[in-house]
Amino acid sequence: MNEVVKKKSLTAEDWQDAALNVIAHQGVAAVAVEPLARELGVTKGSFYWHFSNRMDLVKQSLKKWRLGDKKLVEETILTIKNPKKRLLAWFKLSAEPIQSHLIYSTLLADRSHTLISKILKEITLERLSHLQQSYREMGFDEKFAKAQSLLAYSVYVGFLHMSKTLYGSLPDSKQAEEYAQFVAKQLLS
Amino acid sequence: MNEVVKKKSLTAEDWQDAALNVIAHQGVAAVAVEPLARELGVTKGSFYWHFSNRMDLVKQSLKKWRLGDKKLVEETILTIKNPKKRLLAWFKLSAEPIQSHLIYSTLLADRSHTLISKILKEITLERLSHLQQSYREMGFDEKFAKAQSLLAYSVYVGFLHMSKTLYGSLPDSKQAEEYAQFVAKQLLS
DNA sequence: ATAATACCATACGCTACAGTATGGAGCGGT
DNA sequence: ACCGCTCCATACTGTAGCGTATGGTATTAT
Repeated sequence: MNEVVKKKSLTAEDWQDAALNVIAHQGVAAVAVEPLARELGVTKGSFYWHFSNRMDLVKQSLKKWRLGDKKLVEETILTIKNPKKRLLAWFKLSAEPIQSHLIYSTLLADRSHTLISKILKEITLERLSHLQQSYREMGFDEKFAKAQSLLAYSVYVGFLHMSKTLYGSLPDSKQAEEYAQFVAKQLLS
Repeated sequence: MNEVVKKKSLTAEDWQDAALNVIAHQGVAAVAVEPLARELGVTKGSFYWHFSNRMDLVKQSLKKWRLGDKKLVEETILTIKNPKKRLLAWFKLSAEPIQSHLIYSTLLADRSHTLISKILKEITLERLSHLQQSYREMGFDEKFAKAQSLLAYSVYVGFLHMSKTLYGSLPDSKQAEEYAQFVAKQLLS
């Protein structure tokens, strides 16, 4: 139905994609082997061939998510030379309704495993770092760039949660565009 | 040990407090009857005398949390006449390391039950409303006040999550004070 | 003192899921 | 045509938690 080509066998990535979808909408705790198997139309006999256990799936799924997100940012944001334009592009991307953001915001409230805390800390510091770098390139001093990037990133994180809470989903493209413009005006000048 | 006066029997509030503590640190999904009973030094025979089921506990716990938070804001924030000072006080309170904030930020990523979504939506809109009101009283027009309050509230929510992620807990009083000052400078002038 | 009520322990059945063990279908290589 | 590998189904065991049923103890009321 959903697939154009009906596959005969599943790959590890199929399981990871299904897991990431669950994480995005219900959190890591909701990633369960048997329900996922049912959803994919197989039994857990398949699962334990591809993965050693439940946490292994979570681990590899998050790895895939992280790589995909990194690639996206590197290609669409970090390639922009002008720091102000780069920040603006980041604000716009931040308000875009993509799964990656949902996963991130869900993980931010998850305290179920130290692995997750570790990954989150790394990612967050990475992102703060490149925001700070952009502010510095704009000519602001170290201290201001640090505080301002923390502020900007807080807006990003906060908005993700607000969107889910107030609308049940991320805003559509038009709303996102408008909000990004306002945020940029307040935090970029 | 922890109690000065060793109580002979538990009250419903004892269960609610224990539940709120779990919600703050591990989320609603982690609220389980038997583990809580063990923690409180009783069996679930006690629990099912005080509550009809697990969700009943969650429901009443969140009700208690909500009332307590409302009372706190009404007494320490809404009593301030000057809108600018009122907003500043709110910023400071927002960065304070209290359990109420932890609970709120945890719930924001919880999609386990429609009850929670409903409560969150109400609370968030309430808070946005009084922020917007303060900005209006400062002289800003309707549209700006709305966008700015959304921005400010996003910072609040985002900062909560960032704190947990980067430090494992909310910042101490000194850091909170500094950050609140910076935020106020950026969002209050 | 006795009866009622509040509070809790114990023991039970039930379900969902984790993980293992094993067998089997289908396919490519030779 | 047979072998071996990939992928999955089936059938277990084990555990954790939900909710119920019922009996027991301690406190309070009368």
